[in-house]
Amino acid sequence: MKKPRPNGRGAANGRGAEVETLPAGIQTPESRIYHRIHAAIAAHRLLPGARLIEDQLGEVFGVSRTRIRSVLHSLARDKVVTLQRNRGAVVAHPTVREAKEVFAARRLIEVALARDVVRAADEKAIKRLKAHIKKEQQGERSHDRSLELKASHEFHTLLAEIVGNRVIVEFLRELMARSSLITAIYERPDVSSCSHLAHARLIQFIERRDAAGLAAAMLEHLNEIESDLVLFEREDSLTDLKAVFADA
Amino acid sequence: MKKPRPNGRGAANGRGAEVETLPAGIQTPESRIYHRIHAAIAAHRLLPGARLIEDQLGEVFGVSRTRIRSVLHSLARDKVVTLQRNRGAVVAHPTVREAKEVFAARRLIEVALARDVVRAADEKAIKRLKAHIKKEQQGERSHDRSLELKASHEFHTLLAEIVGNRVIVEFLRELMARSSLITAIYERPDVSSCSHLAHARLIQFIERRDAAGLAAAMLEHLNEIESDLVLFEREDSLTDLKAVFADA
DNA sequence: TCCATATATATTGTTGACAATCTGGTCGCA
DNA sequence: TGCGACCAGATTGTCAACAATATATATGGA
Repeated sequence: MKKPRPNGRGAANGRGAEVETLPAGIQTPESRIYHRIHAAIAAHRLLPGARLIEDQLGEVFGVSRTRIRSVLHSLARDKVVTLQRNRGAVVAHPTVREAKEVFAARRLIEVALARDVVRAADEKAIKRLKAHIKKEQQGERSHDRSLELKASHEFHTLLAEIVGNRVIVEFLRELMARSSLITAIYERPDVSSCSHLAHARLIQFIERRDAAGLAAAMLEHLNEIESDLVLFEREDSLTDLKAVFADA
Repeated sequence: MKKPRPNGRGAANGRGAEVETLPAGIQTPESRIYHRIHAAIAAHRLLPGARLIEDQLGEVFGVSRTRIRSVLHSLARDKVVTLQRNRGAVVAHPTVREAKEVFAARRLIEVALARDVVRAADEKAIKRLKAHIKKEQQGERSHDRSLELKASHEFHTLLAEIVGNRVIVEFLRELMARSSLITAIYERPDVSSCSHLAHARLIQFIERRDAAGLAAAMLEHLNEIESDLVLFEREDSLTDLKAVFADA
């Protein structure tokens, strides 16, 4: 007998949380909170070292501590916050060494990925990439640095998506999240990087099926991004949670 | 009197859990439970699809469901178990596609890492590697397949440790954990791989400072491992939790 | 018999309360 | 004053009970 179980096909939710089956398009409160906090950190509205107090966050988002705890654990897993036993969670403060390691990892993976990108990119993929460039240009015009950064990072994960290896996509997503945090902390104030120009250049190599060229250009691009950072430690103060999340 | 607070400097615990500060050498109950379950899965004592019921596990390990939930979330994050909303956790059953993606990711990262390994490996590092080979030989003689596998996988993460990039080390650890699971499921029954031989060969390339040779040998090694798998889906039954953990 | 509906059981999701722990300030004593 | 012990408040850690949900079984009508 065919069981009457219109159980829906599981649609994995976007990011950071666990694998859950849900009706398409709906996300758990957890994942929304995850994104809110993550965005606040990436946008530099929550500075490294800021304490993330469960009760306060619970009040802000209208949920109980249990949910918040779960979200904080997810964020800790992604190295965006740091958990200290009996002392709670604080926004992570990646060290200079950690920042360098993240970029070294990106070079390792993204340069190696170049070869596969050239192999996997068809007409449709190139169209997607070009469409994304436009989004980046919009982001730049908005003069919202965090939006700009987000679009720029999406380009990099998009390359991994084209190859179609979901393991690598996840790794890259994680690296981009950490890069956001690192950039928020260490970016030079006078920087004026127009990464969509570099990205457009990468696309040219893909169109030419030039794997070696793409790899070289990617390496150069990543080095340039890293050179826009000031890799020295510096102290920061912390921030009022309620003020940061007053944008509801 | 100096405060009676031998609070110790934080020693990050091994794996899978959060960053926590603890007296050196002590780990949280969570991380012990994490390891127990993980080992049980890697050793094939818990088969893919087996349900991991919170109450039962809580009883087995003498803790309440809260702790178990936390551990299950950690395991889910590492793709070792799958969480389904309102339906609980089951041991993950990586698909054939996922298995291939994990190995593709390993090829991407480990081959690219070869170059850095040759650069970073000093006398001491090579000694560590050689010492590890001996451990692998012991593991093989024990005829405990899961022990053998564990030692073999440690060799691969050891290479990343030599390079010193902790981001890559973490990625590789995660890939090894997933490889354990994949091997447990898809390994050919007649396989007789002596990976320590392949590993000894890798060391020779390192000693000769032959980065290209190491990369090629690594690629070959990974392909060989993958070719020892039968990448077809198959059905499995599930397992009694209490029986599996009766080894306390 | 077959199918749909209703019921029961098992399991997870969530909450609130309490215990353990940490932080910071205050007090007493040399 | 300076130092350590003590105390109070804030915060996290843990638990056990209850609510919500899914699965399995039973029931009844065609």
